[in-house]
Amino acid sequence: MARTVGLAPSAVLERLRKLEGRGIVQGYAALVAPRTVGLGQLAFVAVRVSGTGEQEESAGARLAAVPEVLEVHHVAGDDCYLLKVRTSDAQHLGTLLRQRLGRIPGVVSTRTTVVLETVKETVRLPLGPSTRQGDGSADDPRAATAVAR
Amino acid sequence: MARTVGLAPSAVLERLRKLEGRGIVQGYAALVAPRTVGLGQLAFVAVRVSGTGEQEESAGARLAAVPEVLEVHHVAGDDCYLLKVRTSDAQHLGTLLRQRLGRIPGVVSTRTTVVLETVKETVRLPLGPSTRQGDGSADDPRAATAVAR
DNA sequence: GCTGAAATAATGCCTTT
DNA sequence: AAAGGCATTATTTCAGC
Repeated sequence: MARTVGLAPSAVLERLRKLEGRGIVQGYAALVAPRTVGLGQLAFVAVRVSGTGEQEESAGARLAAVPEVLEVHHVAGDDCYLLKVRTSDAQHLGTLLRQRLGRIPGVVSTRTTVVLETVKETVRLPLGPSTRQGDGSADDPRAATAVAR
Repeated sequence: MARTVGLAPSAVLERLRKLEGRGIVQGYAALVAPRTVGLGQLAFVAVRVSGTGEQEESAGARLAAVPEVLEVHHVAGDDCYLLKVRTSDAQHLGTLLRQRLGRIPGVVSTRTTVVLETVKETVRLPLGPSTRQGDGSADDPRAATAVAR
């Protein structure tokens, strides 16, 4: 990284530690190709939840506790939650929907979108100048300035 | 990692290099909290594409070339592509949909699902024994055995 | 907030088990 | 497939500016 940005290694390390301290860098990960570890089936599942706000939150937490469920997003519109799910195959996906997700209290229905092929999938955020409109609306007031520094 | 798994550092390094060589570990990344860098708006966009298979592929590649588009999945069902998109805010999202995505040849319509709150978002794959059914159906025949070794 | 030197740790390569 | 030894190289710490 130091070579890439043309800075002394110690300076880069100091900046990284500060980014970690501010919660901007949340951690580090090895990126594993899902297919190669027997997780060839990707799907998005829209989950409709009934009941009060408290019951909905409880269902969200239960959905998030399932290992195959990589992402749980509370979305606007008819469906309460949108899930990103990885399984070995379609059969495993079906089992998961019926045996694990369908049995969570409050879950009324699920609508599954099967992924046939992934064209792009990255964790690299668009940090270029072209995408730098808006900003500053983050919850943490330090966040906006931290980018500019 | 060596301390975590209770193995000699040299052994762990050797295994990592082999995993990289087999394409199982594809790379390493620092995980950056999107909100803290002015990317507080997450959305999923279903894109309908017209035309022949060749034209569809071209549209997929153009969608993937947009930095704010983190993921492009070819999905079963009415909509051709499902996108994961990160922008600074709703305004930026609207601009992106009209000015960038809507102008790609072959794109007929877009249906956007706005994320209100993300409950869970991880890159950690479910590798536990409970999720180890199916397997072996990967394209690369080495992939299935690589896990078992 | 960056540099540079010194201490500390990781890596690549080898042999052995 | 993993451990251990060892030379090389990288990372981390720590003044100093």
